[in-house]
Amino acid sequence: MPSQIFLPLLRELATAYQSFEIYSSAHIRSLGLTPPQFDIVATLGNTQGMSPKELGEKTLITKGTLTGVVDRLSDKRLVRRIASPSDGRGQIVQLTRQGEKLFAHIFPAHLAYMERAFAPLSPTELAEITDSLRRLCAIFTDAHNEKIKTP
Amino acid sequence: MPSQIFLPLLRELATAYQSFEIYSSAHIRSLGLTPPQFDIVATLGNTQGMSPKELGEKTLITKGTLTGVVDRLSDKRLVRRIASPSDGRGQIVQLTRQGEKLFAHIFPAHLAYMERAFAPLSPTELAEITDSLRRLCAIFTDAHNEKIKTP
DNA sequence: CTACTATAGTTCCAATTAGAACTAATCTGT
DNA sequence: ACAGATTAGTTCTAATTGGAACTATAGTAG
Repeated sequence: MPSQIFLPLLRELATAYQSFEIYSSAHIRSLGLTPPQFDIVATLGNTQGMSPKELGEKTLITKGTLTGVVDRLSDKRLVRRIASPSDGRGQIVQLTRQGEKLFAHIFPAHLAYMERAFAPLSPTELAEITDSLRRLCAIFTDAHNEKIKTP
Repeated sequence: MPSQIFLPLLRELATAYQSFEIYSSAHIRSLGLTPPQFDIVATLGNTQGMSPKELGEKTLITKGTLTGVVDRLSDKRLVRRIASPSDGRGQIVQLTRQGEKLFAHIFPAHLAYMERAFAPLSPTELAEITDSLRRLCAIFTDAHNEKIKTP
């Protein structure tokens, strides 16, 4: 394989991700949250709460970062930490009543905002793009796992 | 459009980008640089240097961040700032001899490392994925520009 | 020439980031 | 039961992030 033909793809990946971030976060910040804070509130909505570990897996936030994000949401009285009944090390993070009210307000609003961007895409295109992203993700995780097997 | 069908796409986008970051940055950090620092060195390689503004456009790093990244590369004697001959406000950032030496060593190494991940993709798949990313980027920038026209 | 506007970089701030070291609790094999 | 290995969260540090305010220089309209 000639060595440079994947560089345009990498640039497009970074650009696409950044365009999404710019578009999405402009709205989220106008709602008074940061993007990671919104992710947490959106993930906890309509649930009984979950452990920080599970929250981190769903939102792709690493645990060291998660502590700080939950701290700030807790300062805003949007989430609460309670001890896990089954595991002495664990916690459960859940929305407060105020957090639930915020979720009910901003989650549909943000979906509608995002939907405006996706309007030009046909269902077929949407499926094609999703599939492309899945294949892309796979090659990196595969390569990463190969590396671990034989370091 | 039903309101949720694009959520899987967004999740795949975040996952794909993150998988790339994890795979790529593991190698870059082992070479003694951070990902943004590598971007700057790679962009300056084989050039006469360029303004911070141009550097920021090519690497997608905003100007406030760029000052700090260039500062740290400058502390490491990999990069040098000189005054722009044509514009009293401007500068030119260029690699030092040591920076050029580092570039010659790590840039090909990193390309080869990345190439290993892309090996499973056929040229056709690569083109399809690149095209998908381009379309995705377009819908966000279009939506963003619409918003600016009629706020 | 002069006021107004725009641009290039820096500085500052609060938040996020990954990674590593650390504490406490759990699980495992014997 | 008990030593050793895992796991859950926190803490710490250096770096990055975007955004806003600020300085200095450049361009422009009258």
